[in-house]
Amino acid sequence: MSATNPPTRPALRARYDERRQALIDAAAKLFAERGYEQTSIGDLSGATGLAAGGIYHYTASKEGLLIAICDELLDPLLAQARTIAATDAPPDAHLRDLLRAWLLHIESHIPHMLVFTQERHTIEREPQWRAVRRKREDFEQILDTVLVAGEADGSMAFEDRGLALLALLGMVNYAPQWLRPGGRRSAEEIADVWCNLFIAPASRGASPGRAIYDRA
Amino acid sequence: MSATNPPTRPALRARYDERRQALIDAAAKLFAERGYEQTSIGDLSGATGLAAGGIYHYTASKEGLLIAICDELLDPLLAQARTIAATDAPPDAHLRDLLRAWLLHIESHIPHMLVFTQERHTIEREPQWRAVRRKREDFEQILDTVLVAGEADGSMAFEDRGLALLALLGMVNYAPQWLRPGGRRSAEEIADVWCNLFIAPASRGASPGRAIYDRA
Amino acid sequence: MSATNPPTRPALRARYDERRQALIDAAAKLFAERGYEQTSIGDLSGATGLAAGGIYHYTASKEGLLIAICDELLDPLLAQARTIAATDAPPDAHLRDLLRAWLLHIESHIPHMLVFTQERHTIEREPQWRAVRRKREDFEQILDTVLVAGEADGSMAFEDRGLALLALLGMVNYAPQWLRPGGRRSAEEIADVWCNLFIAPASRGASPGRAIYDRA
Amino acid sequence: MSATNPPTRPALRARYDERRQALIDAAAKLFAERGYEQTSIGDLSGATGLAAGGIYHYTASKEGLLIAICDELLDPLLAQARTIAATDAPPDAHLRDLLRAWLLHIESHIPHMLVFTQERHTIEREPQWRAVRRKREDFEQILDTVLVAGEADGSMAFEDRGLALLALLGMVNYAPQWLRPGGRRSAEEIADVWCNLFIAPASRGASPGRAIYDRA
DNA sequence: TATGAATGAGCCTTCATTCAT
DNA sequence: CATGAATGAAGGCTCATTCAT
Repeated sequence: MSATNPPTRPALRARYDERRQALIDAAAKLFAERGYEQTSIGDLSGATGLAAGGIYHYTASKEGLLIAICDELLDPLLAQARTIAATDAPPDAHLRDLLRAWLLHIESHIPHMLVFTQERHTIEREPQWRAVRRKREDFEQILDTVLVAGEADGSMAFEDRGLALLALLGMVNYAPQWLRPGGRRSAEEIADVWCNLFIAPASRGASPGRAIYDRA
Repeated sequence: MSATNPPTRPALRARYDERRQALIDAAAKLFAERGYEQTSIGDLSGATGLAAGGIYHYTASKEGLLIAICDELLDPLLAQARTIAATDAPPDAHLRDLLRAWLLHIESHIPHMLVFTQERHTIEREPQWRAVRRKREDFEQILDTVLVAGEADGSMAFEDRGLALLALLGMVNYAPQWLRPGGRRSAEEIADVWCNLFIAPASRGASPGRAIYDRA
Repeated sequence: MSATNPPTRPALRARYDERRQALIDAAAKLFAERGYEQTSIGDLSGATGLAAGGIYHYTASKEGLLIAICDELLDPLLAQARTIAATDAPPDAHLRDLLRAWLLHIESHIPHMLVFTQERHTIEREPQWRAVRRKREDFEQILDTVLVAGEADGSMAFEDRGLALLALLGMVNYAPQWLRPGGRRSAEEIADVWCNLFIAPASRGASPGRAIYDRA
Repeated sequence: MSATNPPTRPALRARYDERRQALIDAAAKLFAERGYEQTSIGDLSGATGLAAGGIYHYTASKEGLLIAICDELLDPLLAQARTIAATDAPPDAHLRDLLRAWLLHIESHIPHMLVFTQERHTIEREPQWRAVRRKREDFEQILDTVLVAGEADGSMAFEDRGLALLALLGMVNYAPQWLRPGGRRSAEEIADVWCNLFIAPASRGASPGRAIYDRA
């Protein structure tokens, strides 16, 4: 009966939210491991302890879980990106901070990110996914704007800025395939190394991030 | 009664191979557009003009098509990579040639590549995909070897060679999402631009590839 | 999401068992009439009132029904046979009681028995049928042991004991083709008549069974 | 185009008949091993060396093979039975000779017999099988007539003649499950042992068959 | 004759979703 | 809230049969 109608009394609401979160997390994990289509409601039932029917108290549909996963991935990321870009730091600091936040977020949302990547055909094709697509585009737009600014003030050097953006998107989107928390390099270190690929030699090593990294 | 047994008479064999190829290509396209699971045999039937049952003359199963797509993608790529790496050119030339061949191959196999990417969970999980996994690993191994050599002879400069390899894999694997034949940049130009991200300043512009690019 | 997992709450469990039983009985009847392969899940759906999908709440597969039919046939029969053979009655009484129990069981499981007979090629060939095969062999073993004992104490007379056992198996296994409850002869009468084919003349008419039959 | 139109020129006709025979034999064997429905035209293709389409030169349909198998089983048996019953030998000799011929025929047609048995549901249900059913009934009629005569002249002794006939049918129909050429007992010996179950003590050992058996 | 391609109906099974309890 | 029963639509695949060559 609910799914769209979560309880309003605060005590119940808290429990509801908690369980919904657990469901989404379980879904992200299973979808990432087996694929969205290859994961059945029965699998989710097994992973959550909820019976098949019970799942529908927390989501209107299986696709709703997929949307929730994407939202959980994109909403905080976009919010952070906007905050960072609104700062009056120079463009190279923006880039560095963006990359760091981005990789940190991915590191804590690896299954979400894997799902987001492998369901591209769904997200890009279906009309009901417009909102999600828009968020992804907004994030890329912020990134591009930073690169433009960096090129303008000479703190970044590109042979071809468009290709640089695409390279950046590629390397970061690929990270969930290998990045693991507690790995040899922290997400922030990786961000700094990659950032340097585009920072003009003169500006390198100047930022706080860089300093920290050098000490490590 | 065949599916796994193509005809032996040469005339028929040619016809068979041709139609099988058409089937695989259609499958690659549809799988890329809608996803493997969301594409039904009926969809393939519609796309090829073959009745549903007739498809099974050319493949033993739907999964067989997926494997064929990956093989068509990886086999020639691996062969080219091996040829290039066997050359006695310097490491930076190897890298440039590898990247060019790689991006050219992707450009002519975009649907294959999209399918390969989004079916990662299948390829990485199931035992019958071992051979495919192995090919991917072999290719990455070749690439890594070239980077090691480039670092050794000073023609390449990495802050962290491991991260450089992962960055490279990421940017190229992401290319099928936006690369289109006849686009603003040729595959070879893109290869050269990206290659330069890792070439030591002193070596840049020295290679034949670079020269050509500069003239363009 | 069950099929193999019947509900645990007692009230539901009773309902579940009852419906599963109805399904198995319907399957036995249809399989006997048309053959296992020629009976579709749709036929079972029609016979049970359950939609096609609903059948899979009560069995994991069509083959599971076949196994259940064989188990329902063999398990109680084997149990009875063991009980009878454990008695300290003389061998000829054992034989008579075994035959009576056997034919009574067949009379109340005619479809099961027909199915068991006509699916011999499946039961004998496939590895997953080992348990069923074993039960059949155990029953025959019990029978043989009784014949050995009867031959030893002179209460039975065989030209060739092996052929006597095979004759017995043959005539009883053939019974479901013509035996009908309420027919001219009761299952017990038939058992007694056939039993006498192997009882030494001196012992005939001595057993309780025989006495009852004479009166009839 | 043929199947129903075998060639008329004698030379071709011989080859045609030979191949058709090979096909029927292969079918009998496979049907007996796996069941009629579980045997595909592809299986027959593999067993005969004929391509799938080629099989239809020798039979109009898969069911035609099943009918041919039954005919090959029943026609010669019925012919022999009629010949034996037409003799003016005494009933007990008739029975003995019938049983011998019957078991010998089964011994050389084991797969046919297994198929005939396990396809009972088809043979007994479908209208197009009337002719086959009729042959089976005719054979049983001949047998019953002999028992009647044996009971009348006192050479046979039955507690219940109907049950004796059914016992006989059962034991012989079950024989293909275990009878093998070259086994411990010849088909004729088996026939004699089983025959004696129904021969009145006074008549036993008198017949030629019995004499031969005693010497062995 | 014989082949292999092709068909199209049918089959078992899975699964997201609904609903009475 | 939660459950388990039930549905009905698909989906992948098999297969007897036909037919052009």
